[in-house]
Amino acid sequence: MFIKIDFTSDMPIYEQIKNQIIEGIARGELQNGDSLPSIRDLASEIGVNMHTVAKAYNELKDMGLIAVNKKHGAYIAVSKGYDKEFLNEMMEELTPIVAKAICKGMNKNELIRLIETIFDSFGGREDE
Amino acid sequence: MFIKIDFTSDMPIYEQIKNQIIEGIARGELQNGDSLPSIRDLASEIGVNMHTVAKAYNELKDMGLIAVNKKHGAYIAVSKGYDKEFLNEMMEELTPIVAKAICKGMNKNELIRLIETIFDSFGGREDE
Amino acid sequence: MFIKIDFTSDMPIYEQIKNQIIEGIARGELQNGDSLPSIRDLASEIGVNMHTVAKAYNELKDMGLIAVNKKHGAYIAVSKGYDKEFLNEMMEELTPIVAKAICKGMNKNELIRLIETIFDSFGGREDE
Amino acid sequence: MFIKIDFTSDMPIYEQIKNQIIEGIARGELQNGDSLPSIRDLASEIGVNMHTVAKAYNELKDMGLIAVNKKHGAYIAVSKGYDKEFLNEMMEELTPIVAKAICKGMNKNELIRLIETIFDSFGGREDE
DNA sequence: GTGGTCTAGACCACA
DNA sequence: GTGGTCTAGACCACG
Repeated sequence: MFIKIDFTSDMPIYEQIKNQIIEGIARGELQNGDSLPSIRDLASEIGVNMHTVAKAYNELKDMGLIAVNKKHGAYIAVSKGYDKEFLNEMMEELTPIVAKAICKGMNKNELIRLIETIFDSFGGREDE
Repeated sequence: MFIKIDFTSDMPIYEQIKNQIIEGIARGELQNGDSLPSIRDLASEIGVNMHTVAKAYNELKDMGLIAVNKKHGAYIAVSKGYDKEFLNEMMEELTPIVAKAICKGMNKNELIRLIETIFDSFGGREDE
Repeated sequence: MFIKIDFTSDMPIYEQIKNQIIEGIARGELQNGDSLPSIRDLASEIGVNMHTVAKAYNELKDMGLIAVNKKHGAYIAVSKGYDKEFLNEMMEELTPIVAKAICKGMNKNELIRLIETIFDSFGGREDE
Repeated sequence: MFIKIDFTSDMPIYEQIKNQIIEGIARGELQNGDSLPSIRDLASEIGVNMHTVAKAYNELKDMGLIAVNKKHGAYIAVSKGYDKEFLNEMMEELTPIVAKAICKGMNKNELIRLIETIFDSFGGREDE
């Protein structure tokens, strides 16, 4: 699991870290129980401040994807299953993107095919 | 066309304005040629500063959704058709969201159904 | 000689009028002595305010390309020959454009070929 | 790298800043990785408001000439290579200037020599 | 310390 | 009356 920061990106660094770990989990590279590097190690490895990594880990914990304790450090602990709140959040994030696509003339099938392409790029693991 | 700002939101005000106009276009409420309120009018109506509205209008212009002239102010002028760059941008925005959904155990069909729900909420207009 | 205004352009209308007349002269469509429409007529023809046309005509007069008098209205009266001041003005306008081209990796031949293409699009009349 | 503002010029201040940085890059004085002064430093140095500098930096970012991050501020990051859209933009900017030159009796060789003079004033660096 | 966002004013060019 | 530019402040997120 490598984390690669694009310092020219507009996306905050802590969010790049967060997203790459999320994507690692989605891809199946990071499985429940796998441990993440310590905050200090990861920070020095990618050359950022410790509290930038800490912020990323914190949000991952809040999302229910990792757990942190003093003994084992941070490790993957995915609590699967989504509730209505999660769906609302997804809709809020997706709505402006879908609207933009519609404005630019994308039709439903094109959009779905795009989503499928992205979904399949994660290995298509659907837990069934 | 009402614009409603949530001043407690993390989303910048200018982006809320931008998104609501984009969604208005996607919904078909705003059609080519329809004029938007003047920067100052909209600003005073929703209780924000002129520059905040100006920034939103400017980005909409850059996206090719509105045009601006000094006589008539801003009006809808959608240049449809998306290029590869637009698709890349879409993928970059969608990838972390799809990854999050996968982590939470959402499968491909559920995700597609969610997208379809959002798409259809705009009226499902695919060509015009 | 038709004048066609793009109301969505960022270029001021009076400048569009000015440029199209300049280009008409460069193309040889407008020759010395040819008369231009009256300010009132041109304004109503293209649907703009009279003083917008007046401003365009005024600048053309200042450039030494047209003359205006009460008897004949406005007509083409090109005073050829450029002085050092004109060259300085040209350099000031061209410098940032050339710099931009260099930044984007355009080389000298490509730039010259572009200039030649534009020059030839005016008929390549060189008065010799 | 000095930036010198002419407060009496018709050219907006933010555009003067932008152009001088572009010309610095074209001249090779500003190379990839070189950092620019922070928005506030440059603003106070040349005696203008922060926002004015910010607007210049923003447009340079949009042009793909600089990158910005919160740790190190802005620095040169030129993405070379121009597309058709860039060429169209160049043509739109150059056409009225070439037309003006033709009206004043400048011939093709004179114009090309002028362009070459300007190009060479940047050091004639064509590839690197 | 950096840029990003926002406010409340002002003046100007364009139409 | 419209947007465009500019100023002089302020607060916030990121690092």
